[in-house]
Amino acid sequence: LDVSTKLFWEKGYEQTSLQDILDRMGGLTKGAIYHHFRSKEEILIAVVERMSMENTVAMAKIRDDAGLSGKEKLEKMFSDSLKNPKQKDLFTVTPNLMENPKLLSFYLKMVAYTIVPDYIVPVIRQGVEDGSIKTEYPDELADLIMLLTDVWVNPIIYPMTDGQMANRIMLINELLKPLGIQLIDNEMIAYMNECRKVTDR
Amino acid sequence: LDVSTKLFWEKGYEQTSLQDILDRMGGLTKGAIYHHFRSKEEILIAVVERMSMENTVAMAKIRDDAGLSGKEKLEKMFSDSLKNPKQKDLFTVTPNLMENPKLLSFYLKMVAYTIVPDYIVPVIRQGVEDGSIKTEYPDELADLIMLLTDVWVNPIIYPMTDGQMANRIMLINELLKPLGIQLIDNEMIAYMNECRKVTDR
DNA sequence: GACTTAAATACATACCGGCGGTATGTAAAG
DNA sequence: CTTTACATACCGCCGGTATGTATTTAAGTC
Repeated sequence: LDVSTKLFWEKGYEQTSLQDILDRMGGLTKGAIYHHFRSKEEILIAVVERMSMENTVAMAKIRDDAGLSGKEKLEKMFSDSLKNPKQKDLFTVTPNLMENPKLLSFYLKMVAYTIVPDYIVPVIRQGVEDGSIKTEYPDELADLIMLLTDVWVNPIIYPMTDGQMANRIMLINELLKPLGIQLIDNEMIAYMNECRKVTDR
Repeated sequence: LDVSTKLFWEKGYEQTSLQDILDRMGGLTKGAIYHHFRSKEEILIAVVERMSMENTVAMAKIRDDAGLSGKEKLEKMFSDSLKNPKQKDLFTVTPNLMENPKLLSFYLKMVAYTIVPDYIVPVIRQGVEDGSIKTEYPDELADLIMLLTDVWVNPIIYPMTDGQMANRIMLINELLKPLGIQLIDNEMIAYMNECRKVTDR
């Protein structure tokens, strides 16, 4: 799984053959792979599952925190994900999901069909109940926020400079303000403005 | 291209072999294909290019209309795309882009790197200049609106009921209202509410 | 506890059809 | 005479399968 993870990110899923994986595993053969996995795709599933574990555990902890309002949970989820950029290793290689279609659609599906319903929807619903979030469309809002924060503002999916990213985040922040949500605090805003000055545009 | 378009949408790009295409072309052989295209991917490029032509021509016409404000152009672009759902044939087959990763990423790239800069950014910038749209982040707003209207509210990408789609559109409408943009008019709102009543959720 | 044995585990080997792609030939059109 | 529009034949590799074989584990017997 270590080897496959690296190769799938470096070369892309389609461009990685079983032989490529085997070559980095010191003498094993295809029989070994097919003993543990029923197909190449099943390797991908295992890889993605393992990668997302860390993240989902952290989100579950926030979701189940009894001391926070819905709004606060949402804000914490976002700022946490901003502060520790996913995986360390993954950023060192060239991770452009746009050129890795299979991984991209996998990620999008995970966001839409697992993360949103399991972690975001409950939080938004709580926010509507406790009055910290104002919307008529809680489920759709959950989906939209996830699309914006985990996809649109994701340099792995949309390559962009820090300045562009800061702009996007500021825009999201503005759009969500009328709903009572402020994804980034003032300290973060100051940092964002720094980013916009330093880089282009 | 007709045959390839159909197959790529029906079975997916990866699942369509050159032989599949040949089989529906009455006796031609692989030599014929490789005389006209240098690779399978080049067929896909031609297919997508041909498909998007109709759309881009219509958007260009709106963009270059001298009699409309930026806001009006944007609204017209969206309502037009809502009224004629892309292609007629494409909806009859099973078009789920999530299960068609290569086509999906192609589409996303086209939206982000062609449609947004060529058609949406100019319109938004005009809107900011003529005062019909209010934002500090015109380029990012262009990108975001396209993501929402062409990706998030797109049953080909995210399968959903009419009711869910109506909810999403209403939410977008609400979020954009503070910026001076009202993507759907009152007549459309009434129709949307009908949709939400008829279907689930 | 020591010994035997059966079953499950963890691979290796050999093989397959089909795939995208290439090199080359050839008839017809310009 | 050259270009176009194909057909034919062939290639290496890929994901996947069927089968064989050591090694480990579990159970049973004394």
